[in-house]
Amino acid sequence: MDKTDKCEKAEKCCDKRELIIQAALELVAEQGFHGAPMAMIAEKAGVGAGTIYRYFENKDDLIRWIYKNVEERFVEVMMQGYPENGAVRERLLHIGTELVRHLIREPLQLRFVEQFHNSPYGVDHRREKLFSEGRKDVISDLFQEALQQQIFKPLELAILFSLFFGPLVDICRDHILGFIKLDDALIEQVVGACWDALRR
Amino acid sequence: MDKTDKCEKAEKCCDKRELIIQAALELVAEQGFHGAPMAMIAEKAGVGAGTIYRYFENKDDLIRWIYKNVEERFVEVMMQGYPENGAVRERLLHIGTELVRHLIREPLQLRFVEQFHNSPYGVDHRREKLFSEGRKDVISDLFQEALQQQIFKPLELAILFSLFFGPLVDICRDHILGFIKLDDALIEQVVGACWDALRR
Amino acid sequence: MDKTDKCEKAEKCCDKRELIIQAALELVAEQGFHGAPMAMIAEKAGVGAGTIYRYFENKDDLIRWIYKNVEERFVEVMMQGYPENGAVRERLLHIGTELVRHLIREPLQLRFVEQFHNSPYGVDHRREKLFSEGRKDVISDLFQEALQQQIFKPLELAILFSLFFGPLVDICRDHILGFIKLDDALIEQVVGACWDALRR
Amino acid sequence: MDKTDKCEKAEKCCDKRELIIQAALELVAEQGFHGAPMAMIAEKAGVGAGTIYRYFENKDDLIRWIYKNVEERFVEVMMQGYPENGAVRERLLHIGTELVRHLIREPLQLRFVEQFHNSPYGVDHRREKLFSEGRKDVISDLFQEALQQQIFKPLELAILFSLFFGPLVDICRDHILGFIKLDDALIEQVVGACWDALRR
DNA sequence: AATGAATGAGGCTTCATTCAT
DNA sequence: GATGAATGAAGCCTCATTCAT
Repeated sequence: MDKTDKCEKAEKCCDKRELIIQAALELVAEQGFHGAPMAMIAEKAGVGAGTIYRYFENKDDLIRWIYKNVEERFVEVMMQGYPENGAVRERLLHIGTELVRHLIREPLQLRFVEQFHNSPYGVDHRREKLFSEGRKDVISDLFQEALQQQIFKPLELAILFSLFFGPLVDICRDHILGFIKLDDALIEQVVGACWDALRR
Repeated sequence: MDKTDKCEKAEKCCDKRELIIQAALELVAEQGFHGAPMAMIAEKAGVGAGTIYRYFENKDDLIRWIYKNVEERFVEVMMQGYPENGAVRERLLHIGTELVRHLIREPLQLRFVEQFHNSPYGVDHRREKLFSEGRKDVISDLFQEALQQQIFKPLELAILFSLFFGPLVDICRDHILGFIKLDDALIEQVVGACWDALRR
Repeated sequence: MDKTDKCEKAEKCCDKRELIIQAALELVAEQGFHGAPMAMIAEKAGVGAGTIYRYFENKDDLIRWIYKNVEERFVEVMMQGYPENGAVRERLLHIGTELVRHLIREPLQLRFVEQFHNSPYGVDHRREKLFSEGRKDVISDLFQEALQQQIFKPLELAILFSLFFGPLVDICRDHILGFIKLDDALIEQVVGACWDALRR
Repeated sequence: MDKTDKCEKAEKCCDKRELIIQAALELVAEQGFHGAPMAMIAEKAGVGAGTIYRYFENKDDLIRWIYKNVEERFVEVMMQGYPENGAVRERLLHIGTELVRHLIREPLQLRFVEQFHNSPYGVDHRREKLFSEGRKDVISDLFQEALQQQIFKPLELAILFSLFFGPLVDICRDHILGFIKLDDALIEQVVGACWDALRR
């Protein structure tokens, strides 16, 4: 009864879809796109090669779908426990801290996103997209607010984003690769440093 | 007069090699590795497919050679006019400013390096290498010096590097993609912001 | 009834593999390795180029597999109807006669083996291997026995093999090429002559 | 004055030609045709790649020329000291002995000939050619004579050749490959055994 | 005559995708 | 729906041969 309480008719269908996604995510994250042919994804997922095409139109579709989902997950995470009524600083530190925590908790997602950006798939998607949509709603608003209150240096949003998120992503990668070892205290320090870059 | 006094009749010989390098650099930068098959590189360079193999052992060799040279160029540029006797701040701002200027002057080089890092080629080369070797000699020394003088926050070198260089590379990409428009004044402001992230 | 009871619907599956093997065997036998590119093997077999790689890891694998099988067939043939309890002479004549009969019945197999031996593939496999393994079990034992009984000249096994099998292979080639026309009587004579070379 | 006393105007011309031939012979013998591209032959010969084409129309021409020469050398060797007035047996043993001695003295020549036979070049040339022309003149006559005197078994020439020369070539190969160690006494024994195969 | 840089056809292999079962 | 055998275009690389110097 373990399976059925997830969804009535989902047993096979959803299962397979998820298996495929997970297999693709892992392979791309660990080996890059060049190490993730469809046949290998199918094998790792434990499904037939043709089966993937029941769930995704083609490889592009699969990859973009995963990317979109991972991206959305990033936003979700940053919004979890978001102190809507806190000060600008508190809110921004929350976002930065939660992002870093998530990225080092889910290294495959970070690796996947990085693979995606520099690949045929990411040609048009470019970084700014990473922090777009759902996020811009809240996050952009936050940055705008900080600008209006003259808390931030008077720079374009894109630049402020780079100043804040750029180093955070970098240190996550360094952590994943074992060059540094992040803990809560250190994360707080780094996020604080990024804040220093922004503030007037 | 630099090129001509190397060889009178070298036009052909040196040209071919340079043509190949330039073609590969452009294709990889613009289309990624997937969009740069050897045949296309050869065509763009205006040489026969086999000719490339007179100058480079194989595709890996070609790509790594370009990477190495581009990397070296980065270091050269940052060291040009380096104020050896200036204050820590002055020296670091010089490095940041010159790097940004170079990257937006040579957008293909930046794009190439980014393609390289996230690809089978860059697996071992990892980002921190980007700022290694010749650079670590001088740049790491500079950071160490700033740490000892308690000018910088007490963080590991890798983190300090990310705080300083991460956003700079990001804004160059944004500039190249047309999201922002950097000029000397703006560059100075952003480099200054990165400095703020570092200092205690 | 040997083939059909293996698989009803195997026609396709087994067929493809067999078609590839047969095509490769023929091409290599008739044109040498230089005249047997994978594309041509595929075409002759009536399959796609990539299909070969479902059955064999690469060209080496295909070629070696055919070689191994042909070799095994040689041994099988020589052991068919082997008069275990016959005199040394009777047993040796059986082996020689059956080998010759088989080789001229399957000219492609002989030509293939010869192509194999003088090629990158056969570097390590050397001729003496041709008559090794399953054969050495029985055939080497036979030669040893003949030596002990002082029926043969006191020479090393390798030399005795050459004296006996060398001419047999040669005349098969001559037969295949049409220089001579072997029949049962003639085969018997030649095998007898080879016996004369061995005996004391 | 070392060079000039070979031939007046040959210094460069003949030298180069010989160097090319020697290089090709060695490479083919040691690595097979697949290990002897024209560029490598040129390098080993110490000449330019294009130079080969001044002396030989193309690769085929070069290879066939070498083959023909090596073949001629075989005949020469067998005819050296040939006891024209000796008994049939004496003459044949001379031929066999000298052939073996030569082949193990010049292993490259044997290896080359074997490479040649099983290769695009040797498709039409087949073994019987090996012992043709100049040789058939004398050697065939010898075999014919033995037939007429009813010394030999009443078999076709081609078969008699195989019985006699087949094992001899085989043991030379085995010697070169280190499987056996031939000396004068052993050579004599083996040639004697081959004689036994022929005689009535 | 000699060179060797340049060529491009052709070889081996991979992999996204289809389709008969 | 699910499968996985089959496909063939496309990628990387080699090498016999040519031709400007």
